[in-house]
Amino acid sequence: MRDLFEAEEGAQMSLQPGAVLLRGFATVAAPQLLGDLGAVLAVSPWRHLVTPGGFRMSVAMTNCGTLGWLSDRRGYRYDPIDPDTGRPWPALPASFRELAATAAAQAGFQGFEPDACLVNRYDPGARLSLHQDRDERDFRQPIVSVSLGLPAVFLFGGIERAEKALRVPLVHGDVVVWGGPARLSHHGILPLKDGEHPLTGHCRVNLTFRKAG
DNA sequence: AAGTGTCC
DNA sequence: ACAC
Repeated sequence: MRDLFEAEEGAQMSLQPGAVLLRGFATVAAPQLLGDLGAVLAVSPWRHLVTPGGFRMSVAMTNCGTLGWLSDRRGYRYDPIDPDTGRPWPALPASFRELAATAAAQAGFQGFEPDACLVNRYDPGARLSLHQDRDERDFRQPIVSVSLGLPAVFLFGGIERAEKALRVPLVHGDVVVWGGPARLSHHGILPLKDGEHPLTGHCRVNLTFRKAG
């Protein structure tokens, strides 16, 4: 298997059955995606959510689409209303929808029409511990994850949390798609190393597309 | 429990 | 790495 550190832009690599890394798939679209993200943030700004255990998440989040992912003391859920504004989440920008659908199709998942995009901002030191995306209604639909800005180490494990996770270096423009047998795989991000990226500055932005409803 | 603390 |  080709070493993930040396994968060429445009390469498509299997991480496990049902999970694929599309190296650099979003590089050309990145400036458009980040510009459209600015309009999303003008409506629903970054915020740090709290876990059911009462801990503040190190990753700053917002959402766009008809449903947004939330965490608070009551648990995890999707909600059509941004609790910080009392208004619906901003619509999915066309650039977001198109990128998600084409990446999913490239990975073998035709007809992906996401209704939710969770947007994560990782500042230096921010991380996301190993977890499953299991708050969606239909696990037949894949997850599409777009990396922008600073590089990060993506952890990709198995259905069972105890399985050893693969460490996948992700750079600006990379897209990871997982579904089918990998849909409930555990995944996470190691603490972000500081650096500077011409398009995002000292942070990494991740767009995670789901069909939640 | 999408985090934190502790131990090797 | 693992317990909580």
